[in-house]
Amino acid sequence: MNGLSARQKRILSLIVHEYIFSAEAVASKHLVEKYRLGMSSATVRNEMSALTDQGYLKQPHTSAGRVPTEEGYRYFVGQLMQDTSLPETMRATINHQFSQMHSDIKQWLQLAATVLANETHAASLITAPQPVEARIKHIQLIATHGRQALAVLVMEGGQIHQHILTLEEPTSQEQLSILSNKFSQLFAGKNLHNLSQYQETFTSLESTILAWLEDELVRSDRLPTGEIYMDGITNVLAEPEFADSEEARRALRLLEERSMLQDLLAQTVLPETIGGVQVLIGGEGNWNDLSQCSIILSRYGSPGIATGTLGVLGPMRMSYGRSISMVRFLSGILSDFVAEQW
Amino acid sequence: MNGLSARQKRILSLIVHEYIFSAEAVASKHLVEKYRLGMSSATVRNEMSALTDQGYLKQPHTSAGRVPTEEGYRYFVGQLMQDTSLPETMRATINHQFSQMHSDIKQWLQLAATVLANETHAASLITAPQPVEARIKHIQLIATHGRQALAVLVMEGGQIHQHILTLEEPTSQEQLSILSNKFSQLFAGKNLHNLSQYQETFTSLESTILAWLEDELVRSDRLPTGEIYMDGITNVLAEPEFADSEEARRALRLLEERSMLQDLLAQTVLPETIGGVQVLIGGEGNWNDLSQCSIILSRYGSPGIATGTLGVLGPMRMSYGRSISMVRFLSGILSDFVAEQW
DNA sequence: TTTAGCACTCTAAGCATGAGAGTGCTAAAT
DNA sequence: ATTTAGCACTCTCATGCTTAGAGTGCTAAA
Repeated sequence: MNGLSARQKRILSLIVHEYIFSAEAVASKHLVEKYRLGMSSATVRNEMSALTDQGYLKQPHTSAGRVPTEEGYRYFVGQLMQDTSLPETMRATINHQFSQMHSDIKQWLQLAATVLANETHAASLITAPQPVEARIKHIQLIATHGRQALAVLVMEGGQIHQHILTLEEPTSQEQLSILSNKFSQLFAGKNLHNLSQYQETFTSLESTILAWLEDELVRSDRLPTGEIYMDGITNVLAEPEFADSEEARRALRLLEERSMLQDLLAQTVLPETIGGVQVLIGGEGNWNDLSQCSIILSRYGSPGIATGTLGVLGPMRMSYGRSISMVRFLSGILSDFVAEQW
Repeated sequence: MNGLSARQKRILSLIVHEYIFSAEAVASKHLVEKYRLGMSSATVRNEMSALTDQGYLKQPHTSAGRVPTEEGYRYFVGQLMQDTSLPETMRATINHQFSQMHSDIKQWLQLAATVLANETHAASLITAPQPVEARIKHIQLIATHGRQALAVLVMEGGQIHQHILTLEEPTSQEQLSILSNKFSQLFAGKNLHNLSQYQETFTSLESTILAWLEDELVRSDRLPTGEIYMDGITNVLAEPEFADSEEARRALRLLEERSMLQDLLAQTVLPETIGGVQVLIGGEGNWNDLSQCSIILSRYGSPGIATGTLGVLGPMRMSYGRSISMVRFLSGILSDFVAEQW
């Protein structure tokens, strides 16, 4: 039952804001006074109670104020937050900084990392743009059992990707072989990023395969193998939720363990649109170490040519509006750079 | 009065070891039992008392064991520590890791950072080798007042270095001008690292200038402008002295603030010998943020061609023997790489 | 010179206490 | 049917007290 009343939305939003601001559980009375809500604290308390029942708020202990849950943050980010764009003066300042730079990708990435970290008060992370070089050499489909088929994708570089597909209906090996040939001829040597442009002319069986193909290609060029630029690690340490350095350690491990980072970037289905920003709140159940953190990610670059990822890592109690616009803005700047210089 | 008796040295050494191992103040009784010293705890207490008077030990509070002071660590590193070399198997393992690598400097540096961090359980830091390109364009000496003269060094790139020299005797501007010309002609276009090879033929006045020149040149190519490779930041967070993340933050700031790092590398007079290892204990009075840390540094590369710096940052309670040999060993590996590949 | 023995000091942990913060609930007010 | 005032209830946090234990420093004997 997701029907939050307008007032509940307002209160949830204020609580998120206030908690992000103060890092302390927010009390009904405090809210009424600070924001001059035209109602009594008891009313607010009732609403808070409802929001707690719905899983958007929680209490650290019985006699404390409320704190947003992960769900609360998600609702806030997804439904309540208005898309704050950066003030023009800030855009100008940042653009100016980049314009005063040599056209050296390393320097741009470093500057971007620094700006991102400073403006979001979080840790920033940028992977250098990776040229997309994966070209398809051959595609082979093998019937295995019932509606299952093994799809093998051989790349020109020799890498192999394979995947079990579940087809809509049982299909014979002959049919699959024909399909294999068709796909191989169609895509051999291609380095495709928007395979879906062919979509319409395909049967649904073909589309299934196509979807997988696309997935693999996107995935393969998402793994960062090159340099990673970071800044603002100490920003994270300054946050009260990381006063215990053990907690901080868990969060920062992401930035040091490449395998973990690869995992994250690989499993995170980033929207293909360059510039699309993705928000991961509280590890999303998959990453225990990140249970206190949020991550905001975006790809940048030119699709099919070279792309990289940039993002920030901060406490869950992070200023989402600002961080998201910042990530989006810098993603744009770096994309422009790649488009021009590549 | 630095005359420590052999027994005092032994005890100091054991205390340092034990404290590094346990991170807890070490008690006289504990020492006697664990190391089967053939004496009573009272005797050890007396010696400890003496060592405390001399400034090598301190007590966190009246009824606690002893902990080494910064002086204590220095004495240990300088006088007591035997130069532990790495076990042959470890050298082999590490060499093997590098040998399996492409001859790509970036990958080597990254690997070196990782190995260094893992083996020392501290944060590692490596600056990419910087080609030494500073060439002298012009040298000008200007008499100012009494025995003072202002020396200005103009580099081909346009950078200017200046310094007030104190000469052994008052010298007229004419003489200085003559000298200026001589030096300018002698060194113009040169990119000198071992100016002292000319030493013998010079007067002492000239030598003074020469010494400064050398200093500037060495200093100028010590500033890291290129990439910096790090690893093991979370190792530092695992140490109990950094359980309070504020303390950790102070330490790690060094790794993020380039200006601070430049400061450190510039002010630290590194021995010219490549491979020489320098140990900074507790910030040495100059860096407050590092008051809980120690740093072990070494330059690597080919003098006059390209050099970089590598080091580890850890708690003062760090395993010096191991860290120093590790730094020295990796310094050697990277130096060999630079010598071969440059 | 070393050591046994003991008094002394300081920390860390446990426990009780009280103030304060904030809620939940009930009954009255709108 | 909401909203609100009022109050009881709960939980935390800070404070102070007490005790056990660790480790030293000192003294006097070996």
